Amino acid sequence: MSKKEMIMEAALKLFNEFGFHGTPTSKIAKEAGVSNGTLFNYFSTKEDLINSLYLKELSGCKECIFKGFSEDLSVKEAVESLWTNAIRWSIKCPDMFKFREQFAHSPYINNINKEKTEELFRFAHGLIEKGIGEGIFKHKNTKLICHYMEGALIHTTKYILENKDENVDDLIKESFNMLWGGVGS
Amino acid sequence: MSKKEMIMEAALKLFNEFGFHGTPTSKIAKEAGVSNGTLFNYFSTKEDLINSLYLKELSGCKECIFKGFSEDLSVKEAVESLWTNAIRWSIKCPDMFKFREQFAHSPYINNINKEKTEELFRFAHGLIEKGIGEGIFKHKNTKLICHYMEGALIHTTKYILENKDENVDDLIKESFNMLWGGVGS
Amino acid sequence: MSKKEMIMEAALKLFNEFGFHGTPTSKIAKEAGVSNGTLFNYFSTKEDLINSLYLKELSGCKECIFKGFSEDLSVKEAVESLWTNAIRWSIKCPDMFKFREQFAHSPYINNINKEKTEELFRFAHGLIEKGIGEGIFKHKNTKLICHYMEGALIHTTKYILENKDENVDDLIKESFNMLWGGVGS
Amino acid sequence: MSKKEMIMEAALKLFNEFGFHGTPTSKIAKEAGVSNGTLFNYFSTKEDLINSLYLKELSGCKECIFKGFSEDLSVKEAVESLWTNAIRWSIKCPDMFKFREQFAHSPYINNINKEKTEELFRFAHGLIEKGIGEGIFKHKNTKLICHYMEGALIHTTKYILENKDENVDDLIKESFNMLWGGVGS
DNA sequence: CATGAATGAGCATTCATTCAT
DNA sequence: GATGAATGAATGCTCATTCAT
Repeated sequence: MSKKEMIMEAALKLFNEFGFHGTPTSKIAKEAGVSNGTLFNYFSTKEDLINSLYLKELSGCKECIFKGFSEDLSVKEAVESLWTNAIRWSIKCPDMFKFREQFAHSPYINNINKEKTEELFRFAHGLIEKGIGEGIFKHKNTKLICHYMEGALIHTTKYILENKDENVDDLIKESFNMLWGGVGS
Repeated sequence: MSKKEMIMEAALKLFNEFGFHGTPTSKIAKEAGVSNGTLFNYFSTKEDLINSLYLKELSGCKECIFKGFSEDLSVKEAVESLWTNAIRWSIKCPDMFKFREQFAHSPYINNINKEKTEELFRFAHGLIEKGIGEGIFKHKNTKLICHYMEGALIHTTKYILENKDENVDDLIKESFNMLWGGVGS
Repeated sequence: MSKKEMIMEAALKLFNEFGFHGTPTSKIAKEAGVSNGTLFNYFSTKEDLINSLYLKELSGCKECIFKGFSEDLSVKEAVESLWTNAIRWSIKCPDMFKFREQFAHSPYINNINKEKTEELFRFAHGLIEKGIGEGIFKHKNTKLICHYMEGALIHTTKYILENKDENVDDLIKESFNMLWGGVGS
Repeated sequence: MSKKEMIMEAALKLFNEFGFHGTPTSKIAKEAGVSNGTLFNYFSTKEDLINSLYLKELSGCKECIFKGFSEDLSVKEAVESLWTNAIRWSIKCPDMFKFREQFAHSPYINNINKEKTEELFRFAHGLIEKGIGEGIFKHKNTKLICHYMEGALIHTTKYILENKDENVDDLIKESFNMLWGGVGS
């Protein structure tokens, strides 16, 4: 593993454990087994490191979320695919999920990253508008549906992550039914 | 307003604007119009101040949420009351809502406060178990329903806070329908 | 002596001995007998400290240089007064003289300070122009005379500072004669 | 141009623009188009590089200053030659002039270089003593004359460098007259 | 109680220098 | 010789906290 990857891995672990503010760059370097200065050869600032982690997370997440997606899917199938893939990705990369939660509520998130995050949101938005057009949604407020869905998704994911002993497939299925029963028809 | 209240008010404002880490105690004191040392006469540490703010927020929130609640309400009525009151409270105290979001994702939250937060959760938990007992829920995983509901509630609230020009009553009604359509019957 | 003065005194001494770059703020604080943080209570940055020292120097210098000056003096008398006072001041405050030499050749000198320094220069400039108008100067290039005079003054001062055992009054007199013999008539 | 020369050229440029402290060796290497490590193949330390630049400057300067000098010249002619050649050299190599100003006021100047610089000073000293012996100087303090002259020379040069649009020959002539009018007879 | 000057541990970042390739 | 990644000591500055008045 390259030094850069070792630094990012160490940072991810420590940020999740102690928070951004509670993790000095010196500790990250030590955990990664490199010198303090080396960290700054790869990331110009601590903020740069944090944002790089986020971008890495985002690209991995997107790749996973759109897996198996096709224009041929019905809206319901597409939403279910989105819901399922998102949860599966978080189970695969729980550290990244936790990291993102911290990142999203930190001052480090900047406009560039907000914009990149919006892309995912816009995708969901488009799906729902399509569904509304087809008359398969009970409600018409696209944005409200999006936010409702996002919240439900994140907290459902948290629950599943904390209860991995339960049958994950069932939980995903069950939670999607809760969603669809409320918004779809 | 007492000095203590002035400090808490200033802290709430600044924490929401600049974050916990971005707000030195010196700035809080200045904003509150008291000396640097005075802050520490009322709060032993910065962490103590943050936790005190949270406890204040929690008690106000609980008071609001349980308003009009009675054992005589049906489960559906009780859940709707919970949902509606929670959103109404956030609209009344948006600073507190924002503060709690930051707090919940920070390292400041400690076990004592987690426990106190759980009380609210346990109340919802009890309600849902009662509903499951009555057979009015489609699903049986109480905790999953709780988490799903919590996420949906928080993000719905965020949406409403950012779109106050829309009809709040309608949004609350609509979002509750989404919830109930998915979980209830 | 106030803490602020103690810091400035220590800084002056160390800057002269080790240079700006060779003098960490921590050493200044230690030499002044205060904590590292205290230095930054009085000076927002190291640069601020350096500039404050310069401004202090400048005001002391000006006060000294204009002592005994009057509009009634002839140009020759005025220039001699300037020359003599400037050297006398440097003898009284040799640390400040040395400090200014370093400061003037450092990147710390900024436009504000350059402007303030110019005031002295403008005064000399005005004197010389007056003299040229009276026809008592051999040469007519005011600015050239100013620069020539400034250089001669500074280096003469350096020599006198390094040879305090010689008769200072004589050296001042002699050097002024060199100047006047060359430029005046 | 050899790598060593490229490094020295880059260093000269950057030192003049950003100062010694404001110019990391990495930037010098980049500007010179060589790798970071290569710089240290030619100069053991940054200080070594700075001193090497100075020595190069000094040898070029000396060569220029003694051009046309002969034992047959009268003292006045010799001093004028010195004065004129020194200014002409600075006009030809303004970067070197600027560099030397910074160098002379920095902690990098060491005893070896001070000694080498003294050679020039001793030459002037000898000339003036000869003149005093011949009775052609108004004053007898050789060292005072030397310092006075040095300061006048440097600052006159600065003026000329900043005002190249004026007639350089005239400025040199005029400034020498100021000098000689004051010290000679 | 109120003050605010003083403290000093702590941290992000820089940069001259080394050395394995 | 040339390279440039790696090093880690060094430093300016911050800020929660203390305490004498």
